[in-house]
Amino acid sequence: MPRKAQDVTDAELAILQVLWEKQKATVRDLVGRLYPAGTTSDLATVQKLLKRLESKECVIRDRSGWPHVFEPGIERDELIVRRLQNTADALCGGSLSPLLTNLVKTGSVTTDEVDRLRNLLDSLESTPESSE
Amino acid sequence: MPRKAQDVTDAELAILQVLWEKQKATVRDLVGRLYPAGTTSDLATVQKLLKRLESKECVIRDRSGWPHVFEPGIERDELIVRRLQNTADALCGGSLSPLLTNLVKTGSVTTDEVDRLRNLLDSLESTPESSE
DNA sequence: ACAATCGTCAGACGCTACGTCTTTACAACG
DNA sequence: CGTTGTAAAGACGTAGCGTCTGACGATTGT
Repeated sequence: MPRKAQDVTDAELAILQVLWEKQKATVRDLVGRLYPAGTTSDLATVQKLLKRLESKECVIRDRSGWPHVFEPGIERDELIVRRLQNTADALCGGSLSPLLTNLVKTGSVTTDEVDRLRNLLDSLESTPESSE
Repeated sequence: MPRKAQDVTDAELAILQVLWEKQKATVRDLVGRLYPAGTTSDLATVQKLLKRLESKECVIRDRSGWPHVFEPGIERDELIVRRLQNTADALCGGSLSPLLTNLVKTGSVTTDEVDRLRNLLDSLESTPESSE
């Protein structure tokens, strides 16, 4: 069994982080931000990463203008949830709640956050969500 | 920047799953469970995976007897937390609470679990955990 | 219109991870 | 002893990932 590709790699993620921040960017913007040297090959690297992200539907490429303009095709929250689901699938038989329990048990949640969480739980109860 | 190795790979995880279930196992046990064919090379594959897991301190190898006996060197919960921390580092600047919020927001938590969570939160507040 | 510049695109390269397989040495038991 | 099962070290093939090269097309300035 060959190793499975991870959804978004580190270098790709760096691109996404910038896109999430600026919403729209050209290749030039991205290179300037991520590869200050800005050599020719850096340009190509970013292009390649963008291409891969596009095929993963993680960026949207506007080809109407020139140069092309890129924006995120996935929100940070979406990616978070996707990764959580991955670890849940691998370690909890797909169920997410063990993650929750472990998160809280780590104790790395401030009392402030505990309060906010409690509110979240309350609102969850009052508005009966359709599952999924 | 070369890609970073993931902590525990899929094949390694399969080994760990068995160890978590049985607590102790020999190579023979593991092969019988994971590679029903049980060829010579399957044996070696498991040995290799165990070796890598050992160097990652994810299994403990008892060399005193013969054959060697293996047990998990990490608990499932530990691995869960480690992975959560990884995604938090990658996507939330290391803070875990955004994960929590997103988990709850997915709505994939039953009201039953919401209750249990609430209890967990309560006990957290009453017994001020020393962080760690 | 032409040259120079910059973005686009396709492909190749090098390195590493990972799962597998081969081989050799060694312990246990008859 | 010889046989059987394990230990240990190493080689191999595939694939992912980040990078780089080179050709082509669009754009701008003069």
